[in-house]
Amino acid sequence: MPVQVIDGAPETLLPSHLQKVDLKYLQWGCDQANKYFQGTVILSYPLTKLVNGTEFFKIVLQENSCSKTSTINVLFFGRLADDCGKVVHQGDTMVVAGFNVAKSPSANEDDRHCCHLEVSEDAGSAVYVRGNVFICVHFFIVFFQPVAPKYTYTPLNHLKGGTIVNLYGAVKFFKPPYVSKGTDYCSVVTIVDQSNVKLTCTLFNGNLDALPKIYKIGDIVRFHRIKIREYNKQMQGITGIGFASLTFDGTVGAPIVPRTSSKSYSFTEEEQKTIEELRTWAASNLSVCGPTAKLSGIQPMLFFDLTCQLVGKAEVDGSSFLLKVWDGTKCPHPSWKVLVEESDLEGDKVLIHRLRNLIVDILVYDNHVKLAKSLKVGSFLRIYSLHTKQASAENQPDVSYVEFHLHGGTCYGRGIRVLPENNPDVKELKAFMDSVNLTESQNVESMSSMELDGIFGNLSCKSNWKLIHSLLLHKNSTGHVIFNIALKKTWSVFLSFKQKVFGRYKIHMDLLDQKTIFTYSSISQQEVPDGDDFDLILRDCAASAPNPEVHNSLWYDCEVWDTENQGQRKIAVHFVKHDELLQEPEDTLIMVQGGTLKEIRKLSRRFKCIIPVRSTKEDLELLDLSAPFLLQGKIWHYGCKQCSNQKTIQSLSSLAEEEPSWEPTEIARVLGIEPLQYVFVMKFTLDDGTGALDAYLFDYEKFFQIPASEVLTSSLLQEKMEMIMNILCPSGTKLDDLPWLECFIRSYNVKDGMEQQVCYQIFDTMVAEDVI
DNA sequence: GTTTAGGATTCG
Repeated sequence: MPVQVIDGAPETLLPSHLQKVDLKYLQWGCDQANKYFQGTVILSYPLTKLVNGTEFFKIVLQENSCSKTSTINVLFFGRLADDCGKVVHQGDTMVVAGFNVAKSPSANEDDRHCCHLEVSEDAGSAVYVRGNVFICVHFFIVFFQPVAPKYTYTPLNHLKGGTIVNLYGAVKFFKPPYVSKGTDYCSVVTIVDQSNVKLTCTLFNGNLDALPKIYKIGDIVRFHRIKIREYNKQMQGITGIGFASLTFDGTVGAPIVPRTSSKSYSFTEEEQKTIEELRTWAASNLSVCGPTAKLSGIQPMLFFDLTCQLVGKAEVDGSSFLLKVWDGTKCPHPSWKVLVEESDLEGDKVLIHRLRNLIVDILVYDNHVKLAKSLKVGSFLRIYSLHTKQASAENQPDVSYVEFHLHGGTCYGRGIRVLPENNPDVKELKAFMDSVNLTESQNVESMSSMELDGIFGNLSCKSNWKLIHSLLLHKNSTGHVIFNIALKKTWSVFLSFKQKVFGRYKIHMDLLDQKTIFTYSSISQQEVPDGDDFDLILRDCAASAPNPEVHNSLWYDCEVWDTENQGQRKIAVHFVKHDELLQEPEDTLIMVQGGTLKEIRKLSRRFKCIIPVRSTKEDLELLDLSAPFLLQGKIWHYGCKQCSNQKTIQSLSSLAEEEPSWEPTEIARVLGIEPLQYVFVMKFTLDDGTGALDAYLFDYEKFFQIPASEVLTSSLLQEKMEMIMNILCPSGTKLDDLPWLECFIRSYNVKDGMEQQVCYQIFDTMVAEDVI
């Protein structure tokens, strides 16, 4: 860089052939090769770009004389403009050599010299370095700082309104910079000094870096040019023009290194002493131990500051944002997992998976969302006044887990601050994270196995997970364990809980930690009932006649049909209205009583939703949950008998009032039904030539584009399923002729009575369809 | 050249 900031007098550093030029002798057209001009920077304009893209920087230099023409414009172009623009300050002394003199187009307006100086780094000019000074064959420029002005600092008990002062103080309270409702970042800082007087300062700046870099209560700050005024009968500090700050670690004995964004600042030995004195004073007069905690030490229902690393982030909705963080320690309580779309999650998926047992999910709200969005994954954060909240699952009040919230607002300094990598706390954290043995925490893994828990519920208890592939990785660098498929198929379809209920997996973790054995009750899994079962239930209902009392209501109309040659059987169809009007059939939900399976199937082709019902003396009611509570085309929705807390059919009217979209989850919710989800469960025997292994595959929703929810009611899909299974597992073939499958496998322990058994699961595996 | 906020937890 051809620009150098120096300490000494510039004259002593200049080559002897250069002669100083006075402005009155400066003329256009004269050779200036051996001349230099010295002046004080009285004005500098913002660094800008010319139309052609060249960097451009303009300053005004004043000669140290009093004549009227003592100022001159100096124009910098190209790299020099860029370099100078970053370091030149008003008040600097500057020496310019190697300049061109040109006529100043603005001389008439600005009353400055009729010429201006043009300075640029010519292409090809060689730069020689001699000692501290850069000398360029065509020009060189040096600056030196004016003598540091002597600052005086006002003790906090001597403040007067309407003054601008310089202050020192220990931070008693602070709000990390947050996005204000105006144009700037805001940070509120309360400082105190040996006079024991407090001053709360409200600091604004559009540039986050320009606000004091306070990380902890007890940090020491130095404020220059802060405005003092009275507010609510108290003194208040506020940013004004020229405000600048330095921040120091408040720890007694720690190195005195100022944190500042300013490139030039004065700092004397005397000031160093001031900081040491303030540190010592604060150590005994200020309670500096903030409510910090490690994840391993958190208590529910508390506010605390967390120092952590960001590993993932995702937008949840407009007013909340998810941060996935870890601090190397393990939260002792089961903690929540916030569900987001995989595609919405930013961060290294592999790392997130590896750290899954140490990561906690934090939801930040409202004003913190904007800042949270801007955070870079991988950065180190301190989250202030984070709230842990104990919550329990809706249907199991005795089962609790911890939620992490950063509520909206900035009370108690609530907010987020990025810590630099060189921060001592970050260094310590990093060292600790490096020492964490991930395999240890993975051995008691349960997080990602939550779904499996649901499936295997009644047959198993899981005590110890091991990732086989991670053990074999040392031998196989592809990260895949290769097995050959060699067994005849066995596939069936199960129903299991929806993900919401799976969220309870956290309990298992806790129980595992206590080395107790947890066994699911049989409720967590049930085989999909046969269509014939449903038909029987329907026939049973049809035996009793519909109750005419409940035929019409404000929110549905009823039609009753007689049947031919079927005795007394009547079919009652209740059409749910919206806004007191019937909707188009394809948008309509109907409640059917007395229909057979065949009739209901027929109706489900025409109407959007069907709820099979029966009538009591007072009202309609849902059938037993052995039957589907809702039919949508070919999809039959079932509810869990044990977990559902059924509400009256009247609850549906609330949905009918709004513009009803008849979402199954919404219908289930208002009816108090815990919906069940269709899952494929398949068992494969894999053989890699060295041995055979049985492994289970669980697939929600879709297996090769075949939805689990539809396969039982579609013969077409069943045929497709057969075909795929025949390709994957052709029967009666020799091992060598069987297809290869690359997949991830992991083991888990299953306890059946007293017997313990190791089982295997295929997971995270994708088989490309064109292979099939 | 103005505004923001002006310390004082918990809805999600």
